[in-house]
Amino acid sequence: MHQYRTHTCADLSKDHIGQTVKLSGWISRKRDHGGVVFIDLRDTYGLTQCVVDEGSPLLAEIEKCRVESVITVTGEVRERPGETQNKNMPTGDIELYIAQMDVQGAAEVLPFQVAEDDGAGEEIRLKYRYLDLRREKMQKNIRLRNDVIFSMRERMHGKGFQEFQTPILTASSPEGARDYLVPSRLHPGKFYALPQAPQQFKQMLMVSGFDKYFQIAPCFRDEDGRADRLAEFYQLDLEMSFVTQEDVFNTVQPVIEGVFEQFNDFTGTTHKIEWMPHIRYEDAMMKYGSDKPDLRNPLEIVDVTEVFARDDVEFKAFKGTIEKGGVVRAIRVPKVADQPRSFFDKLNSWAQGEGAPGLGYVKLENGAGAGPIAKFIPEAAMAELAKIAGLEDGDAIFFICNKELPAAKLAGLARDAICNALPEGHEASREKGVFRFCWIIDFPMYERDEFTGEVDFSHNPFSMPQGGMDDLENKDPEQVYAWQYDAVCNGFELCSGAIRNHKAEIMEKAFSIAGYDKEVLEDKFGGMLNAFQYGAPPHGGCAFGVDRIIMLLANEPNLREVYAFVMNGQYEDQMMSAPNDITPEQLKDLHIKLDMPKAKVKIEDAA
RNA sequence: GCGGGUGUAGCUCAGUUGGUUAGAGCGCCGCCCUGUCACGGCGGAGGCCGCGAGUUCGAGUCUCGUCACUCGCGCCA
Repeated sequence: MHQYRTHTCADLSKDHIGQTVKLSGWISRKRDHGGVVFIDLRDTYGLTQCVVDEGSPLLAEIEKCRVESVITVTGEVRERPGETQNKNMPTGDIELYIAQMDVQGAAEVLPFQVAEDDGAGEEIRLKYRYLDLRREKMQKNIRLRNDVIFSMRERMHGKGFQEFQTPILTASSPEGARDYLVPSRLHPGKFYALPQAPQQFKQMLMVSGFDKYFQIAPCFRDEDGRADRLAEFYQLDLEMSFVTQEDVFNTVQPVIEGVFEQFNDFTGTTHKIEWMPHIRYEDAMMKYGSDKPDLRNPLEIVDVTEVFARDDVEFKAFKGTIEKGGVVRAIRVPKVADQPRSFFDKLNSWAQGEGAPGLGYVKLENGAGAGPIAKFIPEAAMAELAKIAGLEDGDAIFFICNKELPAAKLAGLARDAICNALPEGHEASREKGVFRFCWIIDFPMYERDEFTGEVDFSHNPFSMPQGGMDDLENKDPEQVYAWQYDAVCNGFELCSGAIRNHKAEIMEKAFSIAGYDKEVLEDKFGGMLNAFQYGAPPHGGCAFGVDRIIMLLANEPNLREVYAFVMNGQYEDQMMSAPNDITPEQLKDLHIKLDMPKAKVKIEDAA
């Protein structure tokens, strides 16, 4: 007989009755009846009830074992007596009668409960992550992560992509997020950077002729976290040669759809997978106020600046902003005129919390405008408003007035806030049970800083401008679009990608428009620029956020629930004590002296 | 860097207009219990009320500061 086990805790059934078997696992629960003790023995595969009966010399020993101790038990598999069979348990027909027991690893008193969700907070869960990971939900989530990544790999290999590894110690790049830096011992004063993405490497693999690259790639960005953003994360990174934007979509879309279809019911709820028609970036900002719209929300934004600019509309609060170049965006919400005043007041408070003066609205009741600001909108203007927004009797329309970009963004937030505020079952409620995808396309190549007036890349500087050199030379930079695209799902940006700029002379021009001269370009991107001078194929690709995909499939509120080991919101690992201090010797080796920020001096102390 | 929320027993939380000895559930310890599966019963231990000032006869409760965690803004091509 094997030293530790003949079966797992999920294996045993009526077929094994009468056999002597050995199991190893954790004591998940213990039910001590004095004369008889029941133990639920747990491993990653399942639970098996084990019994010690009165008269057994093991009774006293097993009563002393705390839950979460690791034990090995040997004994006969017996059918449970009639009424005590547990139909809720896969192994509930049988139990193991313990004849021999070895304690492999005794457990101290636990900081929180493992066998049940006792609501323990994130701080303590992360500190004792190895215990947290024993819990059923985390075992399932991590298993899902494994299955999703395996599925991605299979699908990518099936499409003829080669899997690569690219350097983790690489060079810092001048734009984008802050880099995590690693000092070089052999080159005092110089630093490696951890990759924000394997961007340049995958492009150079295209120059090398590998044609189809992919990698489950670790990426590092030293920027403040969010629920859906961590310092380190993984992307399904891919790149292809001789492709158009549509080729990239047609290649990767079935991979992602396939993964979502395969795991769509992980939470127990079946989800539809729907890929909506492409939306241009500018249209997304207009209709949804966001470049990552949640298309389960049916509400849409319209521009009604012309209504409030009319001479017969005397709403000064908006008129003043319009005269300074502002716009009025509006959201029509069907069948809410009968909502109590508190519905509208709460949304008004919400808008004030976002820094807006408020969230004005008009209701259309019995063919006439109603509500606090309806008196400023005469009948003819109200008719125009109704026409633009498609208002019907019983609807309400909310207004946001500001300069264009902030107005669009707030309208986008309001669109979701209003949808969330709608009562359960309302016709405009956020749709459930669906993963609704969409490609956002035609991103602008450049944007102009509102205050400095300087032009900078709005997204990826390696993207090909849609009109090539001709557009760069002859168009206003803000009118140049890039072959740059995102994939969004249910309000999350899941993917970003582009058809790359593979021509050195176009790249020089593109960077010069953004204010980077040739020297900077050669200094920072010399490797890739050189590569493009020895026969570079047209190429493009994208990268999907693996963790966000798992987060969506598992319906988890944040990324920390889908990683085995993860840092907290301040990017600290309380379990491993990272980051931590290093020895003076280590610093000396690296020729580094610390220049710590000065401690804050209180005024009364200084005086 | 900024704003919101939270901080009371090992864990999750309650704690009234400031007023005796700060409570509950789970966990832990002891005793009892032969069929449970969130076993049950009886008893017990366990508290820098995040920390520091202040107001007050009196602070878990009010004020200020500070720290930690969390959500968001900035930032993240």
